[in-house]
Amino acid sequence: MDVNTEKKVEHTFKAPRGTEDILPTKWALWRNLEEAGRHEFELCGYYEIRTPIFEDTRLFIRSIGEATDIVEKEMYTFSDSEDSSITLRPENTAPVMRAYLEYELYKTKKFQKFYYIGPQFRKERPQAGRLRQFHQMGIEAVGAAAPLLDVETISVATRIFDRIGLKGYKVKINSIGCEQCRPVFRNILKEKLCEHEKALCELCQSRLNRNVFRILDCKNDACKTVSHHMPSINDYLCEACQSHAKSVREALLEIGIPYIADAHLVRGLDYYTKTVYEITHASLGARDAICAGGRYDNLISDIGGPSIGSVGFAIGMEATILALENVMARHKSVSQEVCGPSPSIYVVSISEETKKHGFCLLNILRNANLSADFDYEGRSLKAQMRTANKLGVKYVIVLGPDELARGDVKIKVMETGEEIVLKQNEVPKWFLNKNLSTMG
RNA sequence: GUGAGCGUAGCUCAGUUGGAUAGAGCAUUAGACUGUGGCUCUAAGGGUCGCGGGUUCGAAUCCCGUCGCUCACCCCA
Repeated sequence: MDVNTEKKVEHTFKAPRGTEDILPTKWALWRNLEEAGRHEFELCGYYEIRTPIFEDTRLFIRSIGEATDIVEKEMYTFSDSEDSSITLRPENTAPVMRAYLEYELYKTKKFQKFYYIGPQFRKERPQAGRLRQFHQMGIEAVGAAAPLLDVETISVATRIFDRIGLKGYKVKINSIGCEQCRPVFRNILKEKLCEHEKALCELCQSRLNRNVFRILDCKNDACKTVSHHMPSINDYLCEACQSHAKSVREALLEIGIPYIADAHLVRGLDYYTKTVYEITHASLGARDAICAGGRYDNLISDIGGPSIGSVGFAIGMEATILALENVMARHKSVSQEVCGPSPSIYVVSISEETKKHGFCLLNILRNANLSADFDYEGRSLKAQMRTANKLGVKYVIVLGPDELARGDVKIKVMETGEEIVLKQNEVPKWFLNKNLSTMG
């Protein structure tokens, strides 16, 4: 029983910085989210795809952009003893596209819808809901340019949040134009901002040359004042982008998804075009996004494929679960200890001799697809009853020397305290008539 | 990567201007007429006070370093 070892081990291990163990007490939340995701993805015609955890480093450099922070300092990159450099995937869009191209899926069917669920890696300073190994589930609708498809992806995300009962999320949407109109706007914006250069914070002054659009998103009050007087991207969208944006917004209203048009919403990655969106939850503080996505009409051609439009999103699972926990804590409706399903039956036996028979009975129950568990610690009857109670089982089977001698068992119905005596060979049948679910 | 705050039992936290065997609640385990759970009562186990160094007669408390966590920034698939 003594859990402590006599020998002190001088070094104990911890999960690496920025990683997290998901303990059994938390799994119900994760499973819930995953199942909600799968349900909605498949309901909407998306098919699961699993790509490798690591990829050729060049894939991410090409797709994400060489000059981005992600590529410059946040990737887990190493060489695998040959001349090749590999990288733990920092996102899942490029890998899905790579697979789409590698198997030339566009040749059999140009338009395809994929979903994925899995870990992603990014070496950065850990923060709440932001880890070095984190999990995303997302979709990629590849091969169509219709604005309605953008709307479908948004609706898939909100369906998932609705299904898990997450209240209070906000959909923010913007259009960042295409290769035609974005550069025009960028130049004008840059010109206008340069006029107010001295009013901007130090960081934004450097942004003038690196990433002008980010200035619109700066939290500094002075910068906010300046950007308030700046023109909006919406005034500079080309005709195609304008009508695309209009269609998206109309369709969102049509199907009843409220959104906030946020002209300051920008994207860090080069491959985004036209629609960008973000779903946020206010309970999360500064880093409040639980889902981010948009259209990327240039990505496939960027990585060597045909020119095919696509749209997709990724949901941050840690962030979503945090938001869900915050909401639950506020409503105090769910206990903090969230556990998975318990078995339905607990087999209690009293002596060494009856333990052997109890163990056989346990296996008979399991063979009949009844969920059941058993005491391996040799604890007292009372202790076993306590455990059964804590597990929340519906029934306890008591098999003591008396029962053994008579060839029967006692079944206790935990809810009522009622006890029933049965012949041992009648036990599985009795339970099967109870129509117990296989788990809990 | 930058800045700030925090680090005491499994968990949530007390710990007075540095002072004696470091506490509580919850959880765990065991008992309360010997084969029965929940409620109640009683008791027990569990901490080199994150780690290392320094100041001091004396450090959980002060100083330095280190690791980790948290929050914000950078950035964000």
